[in-house]
Amino acid sequence: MAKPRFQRRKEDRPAEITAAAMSAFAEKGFAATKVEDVARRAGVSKGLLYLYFKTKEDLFKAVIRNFVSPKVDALIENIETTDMTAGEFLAGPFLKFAQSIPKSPARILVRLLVSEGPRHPDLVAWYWENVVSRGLEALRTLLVKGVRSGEFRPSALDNFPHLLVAPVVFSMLWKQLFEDQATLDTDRMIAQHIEFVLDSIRTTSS
Amino acid sequence: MAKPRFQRRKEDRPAEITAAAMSAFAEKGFAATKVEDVARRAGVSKGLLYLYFKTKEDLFKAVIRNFVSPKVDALIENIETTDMTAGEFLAGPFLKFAQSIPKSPARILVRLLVSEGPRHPDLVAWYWENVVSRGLEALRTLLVKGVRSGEFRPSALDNFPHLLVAPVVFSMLWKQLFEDQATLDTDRMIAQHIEFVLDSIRTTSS
Amino acid sequence: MAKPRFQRRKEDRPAEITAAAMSAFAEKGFAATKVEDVARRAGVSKGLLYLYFKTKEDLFKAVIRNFVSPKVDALIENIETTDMTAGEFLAGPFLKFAQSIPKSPARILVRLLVSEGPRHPDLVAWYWENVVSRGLEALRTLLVKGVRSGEFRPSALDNFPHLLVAPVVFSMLWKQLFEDQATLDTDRMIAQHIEFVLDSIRTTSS
Amino acid sequence: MAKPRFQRRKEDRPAEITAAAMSAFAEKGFAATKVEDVARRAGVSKGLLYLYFKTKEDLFKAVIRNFVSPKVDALIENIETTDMTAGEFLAGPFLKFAQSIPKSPARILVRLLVSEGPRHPDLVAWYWENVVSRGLEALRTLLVKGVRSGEFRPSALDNFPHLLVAPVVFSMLWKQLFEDQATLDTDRMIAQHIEFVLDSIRTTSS
DNA sequence: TATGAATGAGATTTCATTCAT
DNA sequence: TATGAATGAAATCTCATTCAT
Repeated sequence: MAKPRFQRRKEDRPAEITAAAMSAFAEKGFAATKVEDVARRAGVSKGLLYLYFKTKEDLFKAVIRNFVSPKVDALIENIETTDMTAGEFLAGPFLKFAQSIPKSPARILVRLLVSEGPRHPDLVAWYWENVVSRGLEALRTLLVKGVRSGEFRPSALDNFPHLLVAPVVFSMLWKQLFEDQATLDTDRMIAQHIEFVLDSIRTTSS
Repeated sequence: MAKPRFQRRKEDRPAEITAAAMSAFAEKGFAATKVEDVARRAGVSKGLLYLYFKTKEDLFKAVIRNFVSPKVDALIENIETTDMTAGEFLAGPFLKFAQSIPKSPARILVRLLVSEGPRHPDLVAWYWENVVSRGLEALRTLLVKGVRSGEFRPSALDNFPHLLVAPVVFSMLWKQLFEDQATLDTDRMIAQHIEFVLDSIRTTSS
Repeated sequence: MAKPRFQRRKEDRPAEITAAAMSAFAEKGFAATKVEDVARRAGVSKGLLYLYFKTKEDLFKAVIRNFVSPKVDALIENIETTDMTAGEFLAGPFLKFAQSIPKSPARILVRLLVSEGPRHPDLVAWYWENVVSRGLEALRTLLVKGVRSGEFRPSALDNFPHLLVAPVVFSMLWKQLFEDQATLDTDRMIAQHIEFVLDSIRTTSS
Repeated sequence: MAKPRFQRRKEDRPAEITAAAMSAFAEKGFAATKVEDVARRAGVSKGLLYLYFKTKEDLFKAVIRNFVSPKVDALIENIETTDMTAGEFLAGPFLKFAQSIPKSPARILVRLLVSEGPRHPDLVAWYWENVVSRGLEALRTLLVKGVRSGEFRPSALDNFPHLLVAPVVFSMLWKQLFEDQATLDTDRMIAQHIEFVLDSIRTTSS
């Protein structure tokens, strides 16, 4: 009945470990998280962890990769396959997506990236290539589509898809820092923001 | 009358040390900065540093306090004493202020706060009370003033002065993470954002 | 009739493993060699290796045993069965043997023995009994034979067969340490040495 | 009366630590010696040790340097300033020197060098330049002097000062490995060897 | 037999903090 | 005050060995 001391589960281990790491990093940040703690959370020995991840940094990178990529992939997929107009998409699926991020566990990753990024240039580079630039590119495509169809003015915004994202990032940080001091209705704030943007770039106010 | 070249007054020491710490934290982050390094940069011995700051955390808090407070104080002062209309102020002094932050050394402080905040609740609390809530309050006052005077609609924005700040925070982070990968004209982005906001809340479009 | 290409007979395994260990130890020394590395070189799993050798030390001892014994056995055999005079034997087969050792892979074993010996007294004891004392005894017999036949003076050397061996050991070490810095013609050095010795102990100089 | 927990003795520490390391390495070899053990023997904390020596390897190198250099220096000095003939010097001061080495603590260093050398090429290079090549050069000078004065034949030996040293090295190793199994009168062996050599290279037998 | 995933003790190294001087 | 040598408690990482499969 006692569970055996050894368990061979090569397949699942990496995922279990990154999950444990995710939660540990979330609580303490990268530097303050002890490898041993991650191992314990994963129900695994320190040694095993090092079998799958050569260094603590490696583990960190894997965490970022694992939890971020799927999100962006989904967004891009959506943008590419939608048959909505650009405006409808922004006010609909994109808004929903933007609102969900600050409340998902992934919100922690910004903090990790912000904290550790400057000391891990390759991670930042990877993140740039695989997440940021791809995401922005997809948004730009969306905006261009809106301009072409006459829905949006050919004005400033296409230069700044960043603006669409700024309040999302802001919300992610807020939730982690000041949630205790003052709740912020991030859903509403983000909705408000998108509304402002749409107001400003639409050719006709609906 | 001339003071001896090498005499430093006691009173300067803490400031010299926090300045050194600021630059060290900026480069490496909190955890990766060694107390010894800070002392060296300040041209002071480790022992002396500990005379002024009981722990490394203490030093950290002092850094945040020293570099942030003056900025907010100035902003608040401006808001309170200005005789501009709310719209003029936002498009003028506030915009200038918002644009300057991401390019000043102070931008580093967000990173520090984001990284270390969750492990230093008292610091976050202090920051909230002395910086965030005061800043937001001042902005809200400004907006209320605009509404009262009929310049702004009595609508959404007064609930979200946060929105005004989001792109500034976004810019601060961007500059630290992705500057190498892709420059972002933060001045323009921030200006654009304020314009959007004003467009949306003004009673008459100018 | 042809045996299947990939079938290895059990009996070969230990030999394959010690061979692999030999080469690994040669490159890195005992402490720095990982058991896993030995297993990989032998094309065998770690587990299997442990089936044949209870510990890493065990493996080490086996290596020494396997590679040294044959050499000494051959030398002794030669001494016992030769019909040369002692002088002829020393200047002939023994010289050849002595010259060959520092160039053979076996030279590595001195290094291993020197490095690890003091921590493995039983290994040293074994080595003493099976290699050193037997070798020295054989040499002494040879010298005694030379003295009896009147070829050698009944003088000092019979007390020091060690002297015959010293330059061989020296050469083995040199080749491992200073080969890169300066080549040494060990063949010539050893030949020279034997000549000196013979010059000194022969009753008549030829 | 209780000795203070802290003792400031910057000057003496390195020497104390290398001495402790010497004795620890002597007993266990490099790999098997724990830094903590060295610190304990030196009556010092692990941390302090790392203040003076950046890594365990560093410490090792310092040990070799400290204990070997003086010996060679002394020998060279002697050779250069002596007014003895080459033969007298070899049979006198050099013999004495050669006999003393295998009995001094320095004998351990050969073992260390042999064990670790192959993994520390820079150490070997240093050793070569500062010890081996200088020592051999000095001996060669001595032999040349003997040849010029007609004391020695212009024959082989000047190519092999190595031979003079071989039995010394052999003795150093023997003492460490087989002392327990069989004592060897290294003094006598070395004397014997020098005698053989002199016999062979002198123009006239005295 | 045979594998290699898993363990866990322990090694090196770092660094905030203390305190003799 | 002022110094920086000295401490010691961790933290990361390694690897011989075990054992479920």
